[in-house]
Amino acid sequence: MPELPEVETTLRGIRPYLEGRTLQAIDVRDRRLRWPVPETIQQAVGARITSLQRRAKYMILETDAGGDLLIHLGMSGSLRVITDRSGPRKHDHFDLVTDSAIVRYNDPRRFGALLWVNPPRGEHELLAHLGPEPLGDEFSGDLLFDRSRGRRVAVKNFIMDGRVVVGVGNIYATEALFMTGIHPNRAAGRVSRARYGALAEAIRDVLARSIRQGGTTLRDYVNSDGAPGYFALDLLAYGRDGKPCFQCGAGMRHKVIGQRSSFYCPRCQR
DNA sequence: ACAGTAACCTGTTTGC
DNA sequence: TGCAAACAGGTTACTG
Repeated sequence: MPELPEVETTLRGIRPYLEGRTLQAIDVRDRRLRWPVPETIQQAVGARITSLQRRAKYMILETDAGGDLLIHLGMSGSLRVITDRSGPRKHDHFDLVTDSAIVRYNDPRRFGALLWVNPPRGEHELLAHLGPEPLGDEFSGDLLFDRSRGRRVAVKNFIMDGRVVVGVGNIYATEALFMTGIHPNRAAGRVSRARYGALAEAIRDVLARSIRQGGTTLRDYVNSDGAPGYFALDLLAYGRDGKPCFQCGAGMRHKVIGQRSSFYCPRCQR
């Protein structure tokens, strides 16, 4: 479900309720997530959460207890701030409890994660091999160009590879390729430097705009207030199979590339 | 190193 | 209407 804008929106929503606060409890109702939730997370209880960060689609809750909590939302995870003492519902797998609120994790498909990470964080196996942040300074069209030489993988899969650049999921990869007129199935090594420059800009642009709209809700994504994101209204390509291209009017196509649904204009995207 | 595929899981939508 | 298949925003692990 959540790509970078949805994770960022969630992080911003929970930050006021967690940053600077002491964790009173972590109540785990079901440890069967992507990896079993380890007992070591209890080291965070009684600790102060000093700051909340995001790396790729991981949320990092830094504590003063010599480690950090790592949360990933997987495909169907969401975090909501509970202030009214309402009881847990189906798929509410764990709560982070402070004196002011409960941050409650819901995840029907259980592809998400809650882990305890000891510093140095950069050496943790999950974070060690991640590419640059798309909204950061290291990311550029030149980087994409350089890393793609000789690669035959579809350019869409290439930009979704977290070792190349993080945070670009199926929706935003689809959108950025449409925005730049690049066919999603084109070999990554056969895209010019100039077009990678435009693609990098499109990736930044679409992610930044989506964050401003609170992310994209296709079916069940909600932010920490339980509200949907509104970027779905701005989608130019994703889910528009058979509908006219906004650019040229031709019928948009659907094709599965690398096991993921892709949408593109057969005339505009080459 | 690279490319392609299967797997993890549940809920909803689609097609016969 | 009912039932089974297909599909869904992510990531890792395995194969050749």
